[in-house]
Amino acid sequence: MTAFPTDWQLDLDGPIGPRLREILRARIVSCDLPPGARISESEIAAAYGVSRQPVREAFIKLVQEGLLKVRPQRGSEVARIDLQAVLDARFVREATEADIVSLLASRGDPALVAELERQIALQERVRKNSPADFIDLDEMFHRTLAEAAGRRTVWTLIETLKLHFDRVRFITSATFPTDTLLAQHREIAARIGARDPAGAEAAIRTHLREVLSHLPEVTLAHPEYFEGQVPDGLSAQVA
Amino acid sequence: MTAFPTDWQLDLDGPIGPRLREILRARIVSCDLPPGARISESEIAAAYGVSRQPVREAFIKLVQEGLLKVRPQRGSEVARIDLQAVLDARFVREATEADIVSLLASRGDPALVAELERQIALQERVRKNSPADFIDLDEMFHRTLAEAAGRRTVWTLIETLKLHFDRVRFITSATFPTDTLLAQHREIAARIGARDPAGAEAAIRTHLREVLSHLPEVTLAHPEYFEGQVPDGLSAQVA
DNA sequence: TTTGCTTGACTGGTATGGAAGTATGGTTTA
DNA sequence: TAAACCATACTTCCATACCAGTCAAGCAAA
Repeated sequence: MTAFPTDWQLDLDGPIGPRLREILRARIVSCDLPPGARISESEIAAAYGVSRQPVREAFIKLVQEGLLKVRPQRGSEVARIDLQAVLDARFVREATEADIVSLLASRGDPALVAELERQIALQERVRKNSPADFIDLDEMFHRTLAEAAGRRTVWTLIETLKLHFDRVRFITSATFPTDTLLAQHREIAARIGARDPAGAEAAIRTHLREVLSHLPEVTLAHPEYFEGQVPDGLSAQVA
Repeated sequence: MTAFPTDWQLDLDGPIGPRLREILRARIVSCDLPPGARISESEIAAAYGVSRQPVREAFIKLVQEGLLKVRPQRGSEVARIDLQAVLDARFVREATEADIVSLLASRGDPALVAELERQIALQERVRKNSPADFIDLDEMFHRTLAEAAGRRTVWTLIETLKLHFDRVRFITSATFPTDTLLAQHREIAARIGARDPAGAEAAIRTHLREVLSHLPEVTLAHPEYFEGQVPDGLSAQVA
């Protein structure tokens, strides 16, 4: 159920390069390796008891995902959060999912709506107790929408986008407005069931903007986590 | 101006891993390394006179871009074109650029419209003689739209999506309907200038569907280039 | 005290060797 | 003839060694 491995131990059976990549990615996204932290290939290699080569392999992938910055002969560090990249990733995700739910609403498949409501009931149940599980359920909700639209591979694309503002989300997880998000899920499912494309589209746009609603506070609380200067009109851009 | 290196010689100054990656990517996209072609690390290493390590590095990146398939201890081959991935990539791009031009049209910046018309005039000039240059200009046109919307990093995201249907586009470049595309560019610029968001959005959606208009023919001409079975209702999905 | 240079301990990039696994083609056996 | 077997030549993956560039501390000279 969990999206990331919870323990950061490396199992040496099978290919360790990809495995190491997932571990490091989880550590970065969860801010166990905070933005700006300096790490080296040999350091990680020694820590996990492997050679530098698989570490290097993992580093290359993390660089391509924008989670790591490597400067030859100088050193590597966990990429600071690029606000522009975060906002742009949300822009792409919003546009994509808006088209998805619009398409779904024009169909109004009752089976899909039933499945969504089943998931919403689950979300309701775990809401109070375990916010981490709620995040997993939220992810499943959106993946279900994408796959219902016949866009099998779209979700994998969105997943790489999600990485960037998942880092933000992890910092704000304490103040995560699960009640608001849950209500928005209900609205989305309702608009799809009512065959109201415009309404469904509007609902999910509102929903996806909610995710970054606490971004301005985070930039103030942890300015050292962010790339460059935090612009003044941030609140306006988020909303 | 050209999006890819035209000659496939490897300059040994500076890091050769990233360089090699671009070269191989260009060769794959242009079908010089056709889908399904089997290649190995050592083979490429010998061909370019480098060791296997930077080749491996390039391979990892290509795998992550979905252009290469590597099966451990078996061999690597150029990934066949995944129709679902192509159509989904177009879906994401269409949704994203639709929101972009909608935003731009709500502003109606005259300076932007002037720039677009300047580019269109250029496109008109090179249209007949060099279709390759037209492709480059088309790319610049769309990048201009993204950057004008203040979405600096969105275009880099779209570029990775573009890779997949650029492979299709390269095969059909002979029958590329430059006149139609040019007219659609004019329509997009006009709707932005007229401050008509809905019209601009509709125009660019039509435009982006045109790019894959020849996809069904290609799947029939080269079925060995594609992953799995080509579905019957393809034409409907494209349109 | 300040400036400039040297030196050495890092960094990531590359080359090479060996280990584990897979496909292939020829050989042997029923 | 046909099926089972084995040697061999691949493949990718990991470990190790070496290379070149970077940076900072410390010493020497002004």
